[in-house]
Amino acid sequence: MEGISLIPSFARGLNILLVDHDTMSLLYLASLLEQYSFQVTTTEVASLALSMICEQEDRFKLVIANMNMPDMDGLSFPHILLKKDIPFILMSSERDVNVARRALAEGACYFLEKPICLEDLKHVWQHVYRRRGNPMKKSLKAISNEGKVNISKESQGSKTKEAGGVLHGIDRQHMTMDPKGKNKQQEVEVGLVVGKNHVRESENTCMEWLRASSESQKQGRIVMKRANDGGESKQQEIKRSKLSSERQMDFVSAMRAIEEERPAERKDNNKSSTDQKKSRFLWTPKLHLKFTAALSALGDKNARPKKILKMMNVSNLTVRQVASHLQKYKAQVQRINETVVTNLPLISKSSGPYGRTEIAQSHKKQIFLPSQLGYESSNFGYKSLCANPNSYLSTDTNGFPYHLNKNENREGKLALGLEGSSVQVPELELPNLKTETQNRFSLDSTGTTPGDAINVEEFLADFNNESQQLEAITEQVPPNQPLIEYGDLLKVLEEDPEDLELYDFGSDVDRYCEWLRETLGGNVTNPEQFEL
DNA sequence: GAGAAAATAT
DNA sequence: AATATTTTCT
Repeated sequence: MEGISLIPSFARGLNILLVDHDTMSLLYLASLLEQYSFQVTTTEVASLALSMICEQEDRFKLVIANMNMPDMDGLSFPHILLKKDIPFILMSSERDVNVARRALAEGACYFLEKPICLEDLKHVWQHVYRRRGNPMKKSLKAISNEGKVNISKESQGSKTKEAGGVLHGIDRQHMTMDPKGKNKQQEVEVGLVVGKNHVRESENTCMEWLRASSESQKQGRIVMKRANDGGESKQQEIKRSKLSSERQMDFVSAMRAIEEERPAERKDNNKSSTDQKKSRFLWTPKLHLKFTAALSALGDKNARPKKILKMMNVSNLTVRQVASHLQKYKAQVQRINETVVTNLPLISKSSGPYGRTEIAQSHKKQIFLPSQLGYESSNFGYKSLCANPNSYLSTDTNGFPYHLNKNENREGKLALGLEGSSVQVPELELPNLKTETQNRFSLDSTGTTPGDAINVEEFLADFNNESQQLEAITEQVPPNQPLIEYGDLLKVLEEDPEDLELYDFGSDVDRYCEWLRETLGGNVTNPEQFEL
């Protein structure tokens, strides 16, 4: 499993910004990406990620973020990335096709379903070179020629249930996270939907979602343009008014962004002030986010309960509670560390440019370096954290298996993250991760594996292709299949000169194409031989 | 005030 | 039974 060898030399060391409020997931994914030689910078706070992106214009070539970030406000995240023309991949642990659709609607170039494994990230680098020149651009062009249609007039049939049925969907059973089993099990469609109806449906879903988003987000206006009657050609255009003031986030605003809500003062629905023993305090994801944000802003040295408390500025929260949480947090981090040391697979036996040594060094996460933002640098225990092949156990929440308030219980959320259980550390090797994962969650092996990414390419193609030849032939991407069909890409490059200009490959395009051609022409399976 | 560890609550 | 949170003890 030579990760690096799978990456063409010119794509190595790519700067990727990883954003995920779930610490475990964050660290784990970072470690995976690093195995492919990428330079990974991580942060648990979406707003901070934006700051970094704004302050370091060209640093990040690709952003991979969790869709469910508590502090990811509406569309601003995608907005900025799209504006900066930085490709981004959204991931989520929600096993729902609609989630993937939403990700695409937001402008993501790809969608990854958690848990994610090494294999799933094998091709992410391609997005950097494979920019669709920003799907939006093309639409924009088209729009200027054909006028626009306000989205509000669209999607009436959005409610239409997926009439076409799922052709390639795979039904699986999953346990909801509700320990009480109130929500018992539910069937969830996984995989990609195929068929016209589906596409239409998804389009509407996107539109609907976009519209909803735009409404709640005054700063963005969404316009959808449909290529006339036949009604099948789709194009979508997202227009944005200047993102209100580039969003230079400082800690304060970041904190503010992290929604107010303080369960610290959870309503004691208990009528009288009788003998109700105060309910136990609950560290919600949002609170935890504040916590980690504060932790980051303060340096390691200053990360003391009292200061953290002050920084968090949450009323009714006590120092002891913070201290307790900190204690747990540290323990968690330490556990990860230990695990890593033990299980970190030997990256390589050889000692190439990215031999073991280098990898080891690159394992020092950069974590979001508040210093770059003017804050005091920190990181806490992360500094010494390395890969933890097993931290995938936690997926969506925040590293800790928090309980959810009844009303907060996310319906349909799948308990892939072992809610309510501890982080166990099975002795397994990375290569077996997927298998292990499947076993762990007793998923069948019907084609898709948990980390399988939905092939958004085709999906997107539908929005961008006037010619409907594709007529929605979406299908799942076999795990080992390249994200991009090289043949297809080449075809596009050769046959559609107009599209060509949309591929904003930048200076690397030549090398990329060259590599691509060689790969294709020489039926080469091993990119290794293209190393420089 | 902090951190460890024991005690409790869920 | 396993965790999360609260308390107690240094």
